[in-house]
Amino acid sequence: MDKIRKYIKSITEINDEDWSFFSSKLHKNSYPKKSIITEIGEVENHISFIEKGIVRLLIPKKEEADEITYGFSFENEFISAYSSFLTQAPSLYKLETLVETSLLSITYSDLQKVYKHTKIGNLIGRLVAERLFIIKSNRALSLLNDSAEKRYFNLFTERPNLIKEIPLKYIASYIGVTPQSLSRIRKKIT
Amino acid sequence: MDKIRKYIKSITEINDEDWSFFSSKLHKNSYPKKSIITEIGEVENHISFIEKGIVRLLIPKKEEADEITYGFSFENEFISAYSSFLTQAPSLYKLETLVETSLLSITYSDLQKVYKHTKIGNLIGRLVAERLFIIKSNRALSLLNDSAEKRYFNLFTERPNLIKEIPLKYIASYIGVTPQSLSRIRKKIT
DNA sequence: TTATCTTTTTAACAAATTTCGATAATTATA
DNA sequence: TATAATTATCGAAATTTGTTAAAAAGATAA
Repeated sequence: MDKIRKYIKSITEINDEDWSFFSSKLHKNSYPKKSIITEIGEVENHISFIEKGIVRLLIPKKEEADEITYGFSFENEFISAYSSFLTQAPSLYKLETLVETSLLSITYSDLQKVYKHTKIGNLIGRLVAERLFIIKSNRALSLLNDSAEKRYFNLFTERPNLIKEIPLKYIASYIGVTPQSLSRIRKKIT
Repeated sequence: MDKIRKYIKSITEINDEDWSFFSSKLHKNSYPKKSIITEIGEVENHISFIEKGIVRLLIPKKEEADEITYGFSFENEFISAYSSFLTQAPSLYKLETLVETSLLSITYSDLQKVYKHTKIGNLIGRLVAERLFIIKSNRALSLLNDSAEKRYFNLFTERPNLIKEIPLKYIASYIGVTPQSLSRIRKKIT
């Protein structure tokens, strides 16, 4: 509970009453690597805080090599099939752990209670939504504006640990190219 | 003022006190077509509701043909260099009207007052941020997942009026291809 | 350690996209 | 209306990227 409390305190002040209401709704879960957290077609019922681990968002194709990695999420971030969570429509993508991962999750209906019954709920909800917006916005911009080479280079500088921990084929599909193509890019850079 | 009131009422109930506080902060501006609303490098100071018109988000390059169209926004939507607005860092892109456009705008500091002094502020702020997230999220997904042809076809079905009103070259850069390439796609479809 | 499986790299070819040049069509303007 | 300016289309060459297949390198488990 420590990390999420820290995270929220870094966003805004929160009184003890609100905090205990919110934190009483959180439940902790641990997943081994390669576990599925949310399936395609399922309506997302949780938003979760990553205490430890890495989660991948993906859309599977016929072959594993054709999968599209929509995004990664790391320690101290909120993760969800968020579009599905917000609209309560079936999710278009899947959430899968890349390494052993532990999450603190709150259900949709419990979160609505937090929004309704705490002073701070909507403020935190707004700030979290705003942060998630910025992430997706930058991603869309990069997909339009940057070359695959640039995108790889940016990952390299922004998240040097990602390159080490995550198999190349997932990074390739995140960047939007085939593993072969990323292999060429790598060769070119070094 | 009518359209924005309707829009907000479609999101949530709002009492008269909150509404008059909020609406007193709005100022109306009209722009001829091809006007710049927000420049690159500028810190975005407004979020605006489009009463009428179309706004294009873009990143200019050396040649006009190389410009990248990051997005379009239409009547009854909120528009802003939102990442810049949220972070109060210089904007990476530019806002420009495509046709004659009228906006209802609120400044950053006035919006913070609304968040602070009204009951409903953070709720509306959250819901707007969530909606904008869904838009950007779908966009990133489409850029990774769909072919240029598919993206054009989706635009065609989702926003048939867009195809008519907006020059092909802007649509091409929105889709992520050259005008020539889009011209070929068009030919193929019809 | 060997044997097996997965991941990454490399190569040759095919397909898709961009670039460039030119022209046609449309729109704006004197 | 005539002229200029912008926008859209087309073909061919050049480039990039995907595809397929196979080899090399790394990881895992018996």
